[in-house]
Amino acid sequence: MTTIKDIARVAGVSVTTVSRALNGYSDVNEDTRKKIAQVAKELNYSPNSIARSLVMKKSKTIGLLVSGFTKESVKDNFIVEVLAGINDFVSGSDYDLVLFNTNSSKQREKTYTQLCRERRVDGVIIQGIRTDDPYLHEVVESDIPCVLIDIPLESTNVSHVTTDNVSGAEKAVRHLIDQGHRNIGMINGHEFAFVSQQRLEGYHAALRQAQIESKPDYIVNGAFTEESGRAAAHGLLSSNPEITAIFCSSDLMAIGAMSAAKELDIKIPEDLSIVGYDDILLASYVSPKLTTIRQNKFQLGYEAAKLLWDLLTNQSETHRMVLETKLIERESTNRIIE
Amino acid sequence: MTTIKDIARVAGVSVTTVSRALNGYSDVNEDTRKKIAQVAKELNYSPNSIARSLVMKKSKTIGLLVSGFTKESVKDNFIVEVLAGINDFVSGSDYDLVLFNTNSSKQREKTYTQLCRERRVDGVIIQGIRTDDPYLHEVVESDIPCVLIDIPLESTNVSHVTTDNVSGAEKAVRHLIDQGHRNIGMINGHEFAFVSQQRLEGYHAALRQAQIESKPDYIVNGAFTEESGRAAAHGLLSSNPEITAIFCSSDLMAIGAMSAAKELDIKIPEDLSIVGYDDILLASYVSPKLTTIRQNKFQLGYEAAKLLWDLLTNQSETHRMVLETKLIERESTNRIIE
DNA sequence: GAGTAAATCCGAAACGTTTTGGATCCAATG
DNA sequence: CATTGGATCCAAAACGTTTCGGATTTACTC
Repeated sequence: MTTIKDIARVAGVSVTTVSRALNGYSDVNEDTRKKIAQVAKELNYSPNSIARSLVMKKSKTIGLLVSGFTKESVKDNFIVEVLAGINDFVSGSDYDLVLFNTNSSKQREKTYTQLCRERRVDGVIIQGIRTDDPYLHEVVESDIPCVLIDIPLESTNVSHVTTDNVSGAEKAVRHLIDQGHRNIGMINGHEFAFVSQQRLEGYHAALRQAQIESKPDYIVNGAFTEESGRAAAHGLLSSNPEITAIFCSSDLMAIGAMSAAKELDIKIPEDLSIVGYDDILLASYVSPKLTTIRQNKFQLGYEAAKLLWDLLTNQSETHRMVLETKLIERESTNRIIE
Repeated sequence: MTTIKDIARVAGVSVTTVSRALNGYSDVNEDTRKKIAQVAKELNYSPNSIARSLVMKKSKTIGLLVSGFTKESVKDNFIVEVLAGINDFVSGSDYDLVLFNTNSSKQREKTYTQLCRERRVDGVIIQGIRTDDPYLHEVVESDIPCVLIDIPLESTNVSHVTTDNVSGAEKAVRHLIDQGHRNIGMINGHEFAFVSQQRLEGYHAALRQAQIESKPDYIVNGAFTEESGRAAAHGLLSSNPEITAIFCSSDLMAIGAMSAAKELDIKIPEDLSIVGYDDILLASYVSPKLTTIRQNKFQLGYEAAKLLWDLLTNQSETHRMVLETKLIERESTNRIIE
């Protein structure tokens, strides 16, 4: 591996000059610059970013803390789309991404902060972490610039990006109300997700606006998975047969609810309307096609990376980005049939 | 940020001793080791992996070169599953993953080799690269340990992992033959993928065994995408109405072919049987559910990481791993109706 | 008591960069 | 001629580790 020392020797100049020539400083003669560039090329030189990082105290890397990047979570292409968005922004910068292993039990010995500090990442993007994660606050309270996805915290070096979950849920439920539904159930995610709290709030708000009393029995918690949605819907529909519509906090749970309905011989959308949340790929392939609240997952990732970049370059006017949602009407909802 | 020097000063020993104590060398007294460990804890010390990398000439990182990690490629959760497999193995090691941006036009100024050499990755896993990629051979010929997914090259520091595409395609076509089909079309991927060549070979082999003559007209190339599959099927079915079955080189193309059939008012599986390849998530959600050749994408990634690890630790007895496929019968194929 | 071996420690060099703070030379200026 | 200022270059320190080669002390052997 050739170094700038080698170049200096061959070109007959000092390492300082080589460094400054290669980095485009102005105090080097154009002829020697050319000479140096040529020698560098001849010797097939690649700068050693590690050495550079050491002296500059900047690694030019961004850490990625995605929890649940496992075999099971593949169904839900949420993570991938977010990742694609992050990647898209980062490609345009001079940063690289490093993926941390958060799911392994072995790595759990180290906290996220330790992980980040050891690798000396310049900043970190955190996605899919539960609010009761013991290490979450440690990261936030550290001085590592950090962008959270779907967790609304901010400080001098913490930003976050999320979608407007309250209004999203409201849209979903209002859509059901507009179609004549009055007995509307909700299958929410687990309580350790901010989005769950917010979507529940939206659910209540929509009912309130329509002057429909909300019944605690109509609200069940799932775990964002297909199977948990199935189980929740099963319970909900069995004990409350008057329910004609369900709003689910994720498409995966909605799809689970659809199979529960099938098991109970309840027809969708004739007997039961279902609205999901996310608009994952499957939503438009499942049958009947799922009506849902679309969030732009790619943009979520893109904006997260952008916010981090702002943080890293001190261009952070703002520390928050809230994206809008959109109701996508498909086939799983119907005007109520009297 | 506290360094090993700080610890040395506080603990009243030399940096050498701190280093050796923290790294578990035997020539340090148990008492001083404890003292050092305690001081390190008090000072909230994190080792600087960059400094370590510099002197050890090992970055303990693995580069990931996945092409097409973009917005569009999300449908195809192939990449994610492979990534999950890689991640799964790597979590158990002391390596971290760094994602390279291969899709950006900006980064294209640098070759993969330059990318890898600058970041000083210890090894690299390459996925989804076309065989006509100008930079592929550069990497292979460099001295960077490297594992290729689905490209059968090997050398002292190049391994590869793939599935048995010939036998996979054979299984698919034989299944169709067993169901009485004789006029079997094939929609292949583009020619710059080794898997395409191999699957074509499998197609021919199956026909040969059944003593069916293969017609060049029956073979069309797509581009692995849904839309290209739709277009290819459209052409194939219009000009060869006698075709009763199609084998597609990817599920996405098979799904495209299904919509082409629908457009042409051809019923699946009554009038046309379709077999896909991959068994992506969508395959079992599309209607009718797609019969396909399953390849274990997670394992593909896992084994790739394992092979690279072998390469990096010089434990490489073998440089190749070929996984088996499995025919998954669903609803898109049917015994031919006379 | 001399010699030996084990246990424990340390100084200094090395890894490949960037950057600070000048040094040198030459032409122009007064 | 002395001075100035610009252009061009460089030596050395610094970044935070690891490791080589030895130094010192202690305990043991004969």
